[in-house]
Amino acid sequence: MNISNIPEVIYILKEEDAKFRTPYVTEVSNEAGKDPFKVLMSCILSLRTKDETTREASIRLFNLADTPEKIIKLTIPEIENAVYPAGFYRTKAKTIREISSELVEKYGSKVPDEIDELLEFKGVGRKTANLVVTMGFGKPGICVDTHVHRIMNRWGFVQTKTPDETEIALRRKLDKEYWIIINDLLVCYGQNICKPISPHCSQCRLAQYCKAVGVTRKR
DNA sequence: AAAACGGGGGC
DNA sequence: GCCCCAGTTTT
Repeated sequence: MNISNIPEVIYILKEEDAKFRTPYVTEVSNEAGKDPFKVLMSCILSLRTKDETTREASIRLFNLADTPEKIIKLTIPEIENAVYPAGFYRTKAKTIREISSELVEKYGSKVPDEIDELLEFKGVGRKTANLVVTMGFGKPGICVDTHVHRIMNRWGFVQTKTPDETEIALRRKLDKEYWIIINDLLVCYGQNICKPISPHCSQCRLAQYCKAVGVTRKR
């Protein structure tokens, strides 16, 4: 077994992962019948924000309005109040409103299903665009957040400086069938085991193959 | 008390 | 490349 044997890694992590809850945006896409708009809004709310807080803010927002048409009828303060728990509430409320009105005006209230189109919205970067495409439309995409970026580099599976570089590298090195699942697994694994600081290497079943054990920063 | 958090925009 | 967003959780 080698860390570059992704199918084997996935198998190991899946057992590890069973005790963790499904990442929230994934869950939204499931329970919402993969409503791309809800996925997109949840992505915005999840920026730099932990799972549990994203959940609360999303519920509050969708309770008020769950389509772009309904959202543009709200005032900015109403949106801010709804998404307040997620933090960065002013930026996020503004982004949510701008994207919603652009969707209504230029896209017939339909969320685009292409990464390049999604990237044109202000507030949508590669991580969000990939997540909407995969979770909202079931199309292939690799969502590289800081967890995926960090973990892939600790393993030595890639050597990259930014999440965007990591995405490019993974597109080249990883078969499409693993694109979605790797993100899903690594988020849980990254939040609970392979944490940014003081990771729980002693609990990690991949430790014997990892290049960062004992090297990783502790405080 | 300080750093970090499922990024992304502006400069 | 660097700084900002902002309230809550971790260290």
